[in-house]
Amino acid sequence: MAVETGTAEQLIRKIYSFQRAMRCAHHIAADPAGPGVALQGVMRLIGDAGEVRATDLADRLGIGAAALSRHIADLEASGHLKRRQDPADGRAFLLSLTDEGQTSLRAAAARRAGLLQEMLVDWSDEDAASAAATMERLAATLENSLRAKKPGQHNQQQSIAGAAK
Amino acid sequence: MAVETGTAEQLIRKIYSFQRAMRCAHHIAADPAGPGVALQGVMRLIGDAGEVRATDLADRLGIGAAALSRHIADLEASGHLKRRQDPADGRAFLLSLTDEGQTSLRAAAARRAGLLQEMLVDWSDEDAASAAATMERLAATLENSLRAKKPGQHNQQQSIAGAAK
DNA sequence: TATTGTTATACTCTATAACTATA
DNA sequence: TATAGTTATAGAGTATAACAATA
Repeated sequence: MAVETGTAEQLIRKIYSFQRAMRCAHHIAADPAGPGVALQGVMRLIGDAGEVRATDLADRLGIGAAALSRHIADLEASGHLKRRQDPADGRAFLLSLTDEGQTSLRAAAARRAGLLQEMLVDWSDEDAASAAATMERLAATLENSLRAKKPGQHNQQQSIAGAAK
Repeated sequence: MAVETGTAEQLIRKIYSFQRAMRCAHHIAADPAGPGVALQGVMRLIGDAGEVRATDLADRLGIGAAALSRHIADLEASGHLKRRQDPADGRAFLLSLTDEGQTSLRAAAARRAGLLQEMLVDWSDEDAASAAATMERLAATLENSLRAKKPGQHNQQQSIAGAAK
């Protein structure tokens, strides 16, 4: 049976509350000297993928190629990222993390996990694992819906018109 | 029993994935003509609180008073928000939504809930309610931790704790 | 002196559009 | 012509700092 309107409304409200809390927590956890959230997000996805093309990366991040190009330039300049020509396509590059980038990424992940661990002092391990599963399922559901709505690559009108009910 | 490091690490990864998916979904759901996310967040909290002071609002939003001041000016100029002198404090204002603001807020909430409902077509109502509870619990845990870490400044916990239902 | 709110300025992140080089 | 990537410019959102008015 489908989700009721009231339940969906409640869920979206709680999501917004959670996101607000996350942003507040970020004030505490963020390292003013290190790379910002956007750059860390880029590094995280490259770390997951191993070696990716910029266009793929931009799609997964949900940002445009132009914005990503600046991030890549920054990360390359700071030594966190390296690129090489795609042997199969002279236009494209393959991106991967340098050793320094991997170290930085792991350190940031461990630091954030430690802070979260402290905050979840009253939680059981099962509760935390269950919350992670919920996040994963929600993310997968959203991604599937977005893919279904946006079949073409840079297809603008249909998806928007279809969504604007 | 505390949460293990690996579980916390997994949770934070899934949270980031979820937030990325939410941002991608926002591209589809956002109304380019209406107020942006920040303004909607301000309106949502005012709608919840009924009548609030700007400082309280900034605390709950996790932004500074300066940023909020601009948002308030925008929302007042667009007729979504009204303010009156706080009878108990000549420096402060009490903020509340206009009828137009309430209408706009409700319309935006209904629209987003409808989109979410469509996306959750394969979910049961119980699953969605459970996800909402998870979000709420996580948000509450983060807020509590932040209050504990930041005891100083103008942090009148009671008002926030009383409003966080 | 401390607090409320405002303005000025700068920074982060992203979008759009115009461009190049390759396919 | 279409795609990969870059650059330039603009916008949203927030922070910091200096300020005015009130407590």
